[in-house]
Amino acid sequence: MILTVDITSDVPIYQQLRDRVVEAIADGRLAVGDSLPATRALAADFGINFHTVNKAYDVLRQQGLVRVQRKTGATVSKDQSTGPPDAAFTEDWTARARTLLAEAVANGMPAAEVQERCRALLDGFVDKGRTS
Amino acid sequence: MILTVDITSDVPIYQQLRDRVVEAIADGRLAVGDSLPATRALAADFGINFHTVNKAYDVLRQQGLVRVQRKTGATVSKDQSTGPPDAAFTEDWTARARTLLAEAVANGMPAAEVQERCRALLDGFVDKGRTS
Amino acid sequence: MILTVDITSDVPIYQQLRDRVVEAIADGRLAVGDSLPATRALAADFGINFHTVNKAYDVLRQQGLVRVQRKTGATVSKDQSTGPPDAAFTEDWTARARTLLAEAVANGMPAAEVQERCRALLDGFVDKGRTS
Amino acid sequence: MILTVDITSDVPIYQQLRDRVVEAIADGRLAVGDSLPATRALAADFGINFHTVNKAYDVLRQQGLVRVQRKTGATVSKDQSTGPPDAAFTEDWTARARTLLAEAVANGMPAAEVQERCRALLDGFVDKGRTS
DNA sequence: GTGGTCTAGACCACA
DNA sequence: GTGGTCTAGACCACC
Repeated sequence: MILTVDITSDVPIYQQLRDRVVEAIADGRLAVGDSLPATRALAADFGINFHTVNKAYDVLRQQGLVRVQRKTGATVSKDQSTGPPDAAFTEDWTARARTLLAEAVANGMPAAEVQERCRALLDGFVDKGRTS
Repeated sequence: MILTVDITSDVPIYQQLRDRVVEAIADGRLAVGDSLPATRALAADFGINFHTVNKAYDVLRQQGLVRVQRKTGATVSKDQSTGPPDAAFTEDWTARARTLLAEAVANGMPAAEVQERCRALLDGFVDKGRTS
Repeated sequence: MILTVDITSDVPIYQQLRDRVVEAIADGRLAVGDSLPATRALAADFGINFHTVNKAYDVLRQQGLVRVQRKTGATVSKDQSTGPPDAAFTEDWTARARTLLAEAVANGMPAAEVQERCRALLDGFVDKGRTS
Repeated sequence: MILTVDITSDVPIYQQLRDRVVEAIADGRLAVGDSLPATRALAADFGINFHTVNKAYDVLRQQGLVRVQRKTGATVSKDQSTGPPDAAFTEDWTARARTLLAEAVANGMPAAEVQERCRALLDGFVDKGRTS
């Protein structure tokens, strides 16, 4: 499990960590039951405060993607095979997707190219870590 | 031009306004040269401060989507027909799209459904405000 | 005398008009005693309010570059051959030049190139409309 | 880092602050990575509102000269050694330089003196903060 | 009548 | 302790 954060980015560090874990789950690098790095170790690697890592893990826990236990640390509790998302998530996600896709179109990216890029990104997810 | 904002949302109000305008540009409700509501008038409609609207318009100006002049107010200065976006935008957008699509997959939405939802959203953009 | 204004610029129109006249004086297209276009005619040409032209001429008058009379309209009252500027002007101008030159240097333009560009611009002024 | 602002000037305070920072970068008093004063602290020093300082820093951020982060505050992100400016900047800068130089010439400053003053100002920039 | 600038003060987010 | 967001209200600049 290799994660990267850009300390100079405008995106909050805890958000970057959360995003990288979500991507790792999506492309199969992290499967259900897998352990995430220990908070203090990960914080030391990046030279950041371990509270920041804690916050990232807590966000993932609130979103139901990881389980945090005192002894085992953080483990992935859900992945794409667990079942379809609930209606609330789908609604919220669709609203954010609408904005993101609109941003591409409004900036002049042809709708066909937008769709193709989405397809390519999704291929990257389903291809990794799977046999089927 | 009808915009909506959710005062109770965690998303900053100025960001919501910016998002709504981007979507309106993408689906053709706002075309190049169209005027946005006056900052103070829009603020009064929503019961928010005019500085908040100001910031939303300023963000859109920085992103090259609207032009702000003292006399004219804010007008749309760019749309999907202006030409392809530059490399920096495309790179940044793709990174954000990767995270958003990963979030859907990680929460159990099948890749095919994700792609279908993207297609449906894009259809909504290209269909509106066109004669064809 | 041909002036141009960019109605879409962030620079106020009256300021643009003032700048164009100053440049015309510097490069010799306008000499002492020459008439500036009538305010209403110029306003009609550009499709702008004649008060805006008036303001531009008034700024030039305050700066001692033109004289405005009811009958003759606006005429150039001073040019580069009238004598050296006073200390107040020189001090103010130098402060503004410091900022402008610093902006180029801070953005990575080599000092030698900045100086060369200044020389080229000055050549453009002293070459036109002179025999010497 | 010493900055000065003139409350009585017609130039907006945030613009003055931005200009002083640009000059400090140009003459080497501020190097890449250096921190700018905290917005609220600087505001208190000058007896102005912190929003005004905020705006100055935001303008510098938009121009790519400083980076603003929650924890670190504002730091210089670019200086004259970063590489040449892009074409858009050069074009815009040259237009403003034309006006400024024309103003000196139109007010009777000999072109040779204008050039000499530019050279002297540029010397001030390249001399400071260097070991050579 | 439009946006621009500045002030004052509150509460929140990030690290 | 840093900046970010939002509110409220004043006065100014441009057209």
